[in-house]
Amino acid sequence: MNLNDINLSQLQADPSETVAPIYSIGDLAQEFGVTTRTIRFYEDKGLLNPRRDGLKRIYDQRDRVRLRLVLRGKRLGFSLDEIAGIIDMYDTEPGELGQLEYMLRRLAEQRQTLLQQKQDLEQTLSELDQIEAQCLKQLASMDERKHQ
Amino acid sequence: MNLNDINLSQLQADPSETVAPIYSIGDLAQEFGVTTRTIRFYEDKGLLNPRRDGLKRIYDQRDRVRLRLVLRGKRLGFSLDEIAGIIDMYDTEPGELGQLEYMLRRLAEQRQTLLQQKQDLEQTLSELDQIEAQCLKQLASMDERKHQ
DNA sequence: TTATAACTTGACGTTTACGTAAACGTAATA
DNA sequence: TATTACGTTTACGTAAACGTCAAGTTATAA
Repeated sequence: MNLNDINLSQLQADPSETVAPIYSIGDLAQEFGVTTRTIRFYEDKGLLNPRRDGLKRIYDQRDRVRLRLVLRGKRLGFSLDEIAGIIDMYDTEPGELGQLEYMLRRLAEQRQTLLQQKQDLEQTLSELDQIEAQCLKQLASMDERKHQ
Repeated sequence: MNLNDINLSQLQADPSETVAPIYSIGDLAQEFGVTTRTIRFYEDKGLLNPRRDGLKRIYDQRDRVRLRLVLRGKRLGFSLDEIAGIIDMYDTEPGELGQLEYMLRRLAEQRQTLLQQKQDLEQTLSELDQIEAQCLKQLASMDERKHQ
């Protein structure tokens, strides 16, 4: 089932080398709770680039990390295009000076977005606290009347 | 232009009462940087409920706050449906006990989502820091070579 | 050998969140 | 009075992010 098992059952030339874990599309889908359609879609969008065994997609550790990044980006509400841009920063080796400066600008922008989100988040959390407090107060007063 | 101005220019019966500020759809659109189309769309979705002067929509302070909440929800990546659910909690007067318990459950769920987001956020921020450090290091080494 | 499970590539369908255009009403201004 | 600005409804268009068949391949289990 798991491609990893197949790999392990094959004879290794050098037993000192640990087998690099690999995954089928179904493995990843199950692990991350998404459909295979979703994973293929991400590939279409250039977010994933698994190698192939014939037609079959083979995912390694790096692909797995990328998928994790994509899903984290989604939880933060970013579009796949934005996520692509962010992931780009993770593994671009910036050679020239222009590239470097460009990346630093983008990093700053991204940070700004995230800090804004953090502020929104904390405000919302504190409002939830207030609402909850109201609810509990209400509950308490109902309880009181019951015991009268 | 601003409906508020019109209101102010009208004679007040009781000058001790401050005029409740009201806004046209254009006012809000400009203030929050969205199109009027967007605001009408939010109304279609039940997120806003301005009163009318004939056909024209009249927004008061409460509508304005709601719009602010909607936009904050969007920045956090929630769908309009989710946002509707959240805003519901803000202004529902929970009468019965069942309602209260239901709300407390929903509050807990919402908090969980937000806390997960917060974790994602902080992880991403710290990774951005690492990437930036790499960039700066790279920049420094380039600078060094220049000065050799 | 047949059936089952897991994979593949299309390709069309669906929902969300608006954009855009048409066609019209109203009110202040030149 | 004509223009301009701002508003209205109705309705079709669209990009994003998949869901959902269909139709075929490959490998293992019965």
